[in-house]
Amino acid sequence: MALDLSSIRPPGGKRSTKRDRILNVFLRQEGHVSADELVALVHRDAPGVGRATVYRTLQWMVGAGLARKVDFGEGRFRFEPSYRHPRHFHLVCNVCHRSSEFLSSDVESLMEEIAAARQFTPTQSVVQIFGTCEECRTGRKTPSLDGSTTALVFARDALRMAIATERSGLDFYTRAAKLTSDARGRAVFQKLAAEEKEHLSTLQKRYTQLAAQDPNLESRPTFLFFKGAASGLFAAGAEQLRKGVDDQQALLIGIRCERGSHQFFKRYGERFEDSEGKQIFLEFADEERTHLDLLIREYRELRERQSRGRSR
Amino acid sequence: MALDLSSIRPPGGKRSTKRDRILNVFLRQEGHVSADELVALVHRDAPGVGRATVYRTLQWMVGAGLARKVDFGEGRFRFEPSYRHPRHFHLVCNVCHRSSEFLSSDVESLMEEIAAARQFTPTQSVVQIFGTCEECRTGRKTPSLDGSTTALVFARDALRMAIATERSGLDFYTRAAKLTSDARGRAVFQKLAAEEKEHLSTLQKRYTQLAAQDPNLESRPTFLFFKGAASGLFAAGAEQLRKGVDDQQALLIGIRCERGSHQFFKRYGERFEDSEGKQIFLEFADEERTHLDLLIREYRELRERQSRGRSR
DNA sequence: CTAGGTGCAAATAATTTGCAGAGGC
DNA sequence: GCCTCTGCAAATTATTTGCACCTAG
Repeated sequence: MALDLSSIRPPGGKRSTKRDRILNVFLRQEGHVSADELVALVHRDAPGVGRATVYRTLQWMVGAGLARKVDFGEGRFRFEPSYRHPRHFHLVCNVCHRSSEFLSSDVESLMEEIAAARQFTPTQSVVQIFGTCEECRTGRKTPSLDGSTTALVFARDALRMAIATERSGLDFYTRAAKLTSDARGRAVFQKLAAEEKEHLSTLQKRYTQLAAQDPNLESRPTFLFFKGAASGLFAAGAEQLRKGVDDQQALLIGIRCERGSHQFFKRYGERFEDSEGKQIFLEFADEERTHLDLLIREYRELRERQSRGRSR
Repeated sequence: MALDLSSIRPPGGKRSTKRDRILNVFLRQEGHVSADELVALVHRDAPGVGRATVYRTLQWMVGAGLARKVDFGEGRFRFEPSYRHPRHFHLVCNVCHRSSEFLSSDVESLMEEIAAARQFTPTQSVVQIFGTCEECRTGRKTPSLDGSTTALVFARDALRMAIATERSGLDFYTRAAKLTSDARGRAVFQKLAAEEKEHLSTLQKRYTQLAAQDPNLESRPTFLFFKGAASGLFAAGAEQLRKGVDDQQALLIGIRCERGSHQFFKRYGERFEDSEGKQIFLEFADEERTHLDLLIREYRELRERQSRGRSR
């Protein structure tokens, strides 16, 4: 809960005391605050702070990348801390003016590519989909996704994807072990299959723990969108195995998948807020990295043996 | 150039005369107009129009989906007609406050998927990447992309992708014809290869025509991003052929690619502004559809023959 | 001591609203 | 004739600025 301000303070940041006060109040905030709301909040702590200072600080925070300025069509801007999810996106309802958030790894990477193609140096991205939310359309209440639950739902989605990934990995390695003619290669695949199984059970245990924290967790809307991982990173690879490949190709496919998997765990591990989930993810990222090295070594070895065999 | 207002008038639109005048002026505008700029523009034509009416009309236009409200961080909103490109996105420079636009089919479809997953009915999407543009970063002037050139650059990019698609298609079908053992299937692939070649030359001719219209056309930044088509929709299929497949698989791959290709031509044909390019695209969309049917028929035929052969 | 941050109140700027009258159907 | 649109000016609202004062380094 305690925020480490000094680590957050951005480069080029100017010194101040009031500023820190305002920043502090702002960062404690979960949702989207308007300038005036922030003034009121700050006044509760320290009544002597002028509105102008809050505005000025807000400007500075946006410039420094600490805050994001968003428009929900209400005629005034709202601000949100940007340290948690450096980029996240909004579905904004035109009727009730509420917004619900989501994260999309795919959109993020597309935007990075596009900016790079235009030699543009991006600092912040705003993605807003305006329209009508289900509640305003149907009148029925739907499980919401407010500030207090996003961390939980993020963890849920990341775990779901991780489970799908490990499950597909288990499938892939089991299948690969069966297919591989070479004894050494088979052993490697069997070892990896065993580890993925281990990972899988750790993740599932963690998932049940999470589910216990919020009875509605299962039914809350998806927060994290990532096409590659949603159905398991190894799924496509397992599919290829089914079509028949040789030992070498199987290793190559494994390498490609394992690389994706390492990146997946690293990328999302860093964004976890609950330290336990974060630790699992970062640990797995390391292990997947080890798997990757193992596969690469095995691949080199195999190629060498083959070329020796051929030249003989 | 002439705008058909009646077709643009959205459902639920209320009647008016001044409104039409304002709408007219607004739609003639190329770039992003602020409310006050629009007031001034309207006053040139019809001095008796009140500022409030312009504001009210603008609100109505946004609600009706005729206009998009965008914030470039200047402290006031700008509006742009949305009939040309129902969804398009901005790179906004924090320094010069100018914006450059882009289109991304991939981002669009991701956003549609996400909205659907959340049971959200989208009306408008705003994607803004804030940062520093190359010109402000390096001081050098770069070929720009303003209102007058977007139509041209859109056509250029669509043509480039179409050319890549047809080229990869030609490659695919030529290769497939060589590989296919069955005489009938071979004939089909040869026919399709010939047609793709034909398409290719039409597209290339059109491309040179375009290039003649703007000497800097080649060097202008990319406007249209579409990962699938950028390197040719058939490229992955051709790759698979190289790895070796049977007749039936080749047909299936062709079907998948041709389906994508049909959708590509249809999707972008509709967005063309120059009627010649539009016509080419829509015509090709039809022909690709015919190809698709041909391939599907051939595939059914082949399966039938095979199952008959097996049962005998 | 000096550059910059700060509070207060006044200024600015964009957008909205009240109300009497005009216009379409 | 009724309902909605429209013009004008006044009102409202968010945000910025001027200026005298304070504070950190």
